[in-house]
Amino acid sequence: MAQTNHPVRTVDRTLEILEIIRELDGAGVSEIADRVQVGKSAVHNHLNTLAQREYVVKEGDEYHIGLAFLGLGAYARNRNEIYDTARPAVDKLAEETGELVNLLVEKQGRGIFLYKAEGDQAVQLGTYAGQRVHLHSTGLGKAILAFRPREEVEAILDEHGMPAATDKTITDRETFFEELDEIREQRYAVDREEGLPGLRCIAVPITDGHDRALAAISVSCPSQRVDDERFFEELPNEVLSAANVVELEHNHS
Amino acid sequence: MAQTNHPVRTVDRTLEILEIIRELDGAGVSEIADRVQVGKSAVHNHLNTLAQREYVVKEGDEYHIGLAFLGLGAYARNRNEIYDTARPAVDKLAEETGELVNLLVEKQGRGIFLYKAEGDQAVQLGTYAGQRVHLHSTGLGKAILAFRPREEVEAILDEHGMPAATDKTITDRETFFEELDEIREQRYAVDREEGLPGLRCIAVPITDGHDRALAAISVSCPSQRVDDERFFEELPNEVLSAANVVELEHNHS
DNA sequence: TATAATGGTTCTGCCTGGCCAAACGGCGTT
DNA sequence: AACGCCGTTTGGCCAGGCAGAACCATTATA
Repeated sequence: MAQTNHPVRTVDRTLEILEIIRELDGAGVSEIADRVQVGKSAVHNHLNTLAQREYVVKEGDEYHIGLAFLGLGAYARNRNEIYDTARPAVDKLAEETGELVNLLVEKQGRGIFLYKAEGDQAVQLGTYAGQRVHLHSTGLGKAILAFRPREEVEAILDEHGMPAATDKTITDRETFFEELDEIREQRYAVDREEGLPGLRCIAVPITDGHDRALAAISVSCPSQRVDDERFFEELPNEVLSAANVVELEHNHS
Repeated sequence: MAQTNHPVRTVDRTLEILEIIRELDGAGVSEIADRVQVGKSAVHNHLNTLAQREYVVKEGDEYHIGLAFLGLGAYARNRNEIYDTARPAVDKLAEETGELVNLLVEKQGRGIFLYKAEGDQAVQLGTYAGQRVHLHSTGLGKAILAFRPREEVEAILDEHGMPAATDKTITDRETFFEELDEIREQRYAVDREEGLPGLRCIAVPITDGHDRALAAISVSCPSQRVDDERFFEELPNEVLSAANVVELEHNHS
């Protein structure tokens, strides 16, 4: 997307305010005004306008994100048909493995978590639905990129770069493409603490009828608790078969 | 909430635009401009500003709600601690009954659906997470209001009125309070096609330690398919015990 | 093909309305 | 009782949002 020529600054400000409120987990007028670099009265007016429609709510002396966004958010998620078909499979996989299972889609060259399910031993990460991540530094992202044409992948890397998330993140382009080749061959990706230290995961793409990835699902587990045999021998098959179910269902209906 | 004195019109316009896009399930600039009563260029600027941050996305020649809202929406939902504790119970209830199960909270005198789960025979309604409804015309709302002080209920009815949703909706205030008395006694509410024609439901409040309702869960089923015995004799107990589990867990942690 | 119609994008200048600063009022603290 | 901190209100200035028209791109019609 090229630069906007005439951005509506007021809208930008509103969005910034909302993001700040979420970051701070609730905030007061002055606090927000400081960060946004606009006067208190302006912030106050924004908040009141949003509050009118319950996009924010005032609780005591601080403002919070309102449930009105749930309508838009849930709607946006449901527009990805993959969500509906994948959800049961993700839940099931979480229950069976006992671990953390995630569903990710690619939008504008970045990954967005659509859904997660936690098994009873699942690690508690800070991941949340709607979170955006780089594709190259997660198993999920690699699984998706492996099933995209090379030029598309190049374009994405050009745009977003390959910043290191941990010291194991692949930051060299050639190495990365070799990795993708391997993923394509075995049809699943392994994330060896490339996204978060101490966390490994197995990710499998969900493709359309033409071997193009639409999304990916993964199982994440702490390197310590899960030994290599379970991780490298058993998990891949479980994730693969879950993804397979989703693919079949998705490409039929 | 009193009227805002200095609403930020630009923000209002943005919100209107977003709501229109959702309503129309995707829309073009001209289409939106018509409805919002502003020029095409203004709408265009708004959309571009939103697109910059992926709050909207352009797909072909129409704009759609973007996944950036999922972050805010999911966050807003998770701020209600009841969501986390109730979700498993709602899922389980849906599976056991095979019907549609909903979770509703009260905000500013109206009901907001937080979550739904569908059993394998569940009716397909247009309800979605984030949807706002009147409290007096749904079983869920009645269940909540029954466990609120009378003056609070009066205030809510004053503010929002008692519009009829179907010909069975209770629109008389005295009758309504009698209904609430009965609900309080049996601890569950029955919705006899008061919210939607042909749809009945059993709703049970989730209360805090002081008998004040925080939320409610319900099972909805078509009047035809489910006979009176199952509906009046069996369902209430199933919903009651599910709600009970949630209450216990919620009031402990 | 030509031509028209439709819808998205760009541009310009007017004037609204969003913002700042300052003042006010409510609360809690010293 | 005076101070300090915050949210809210007010007034006035001028940035910036909007309308309108011109400009493209694409599809429909003949």
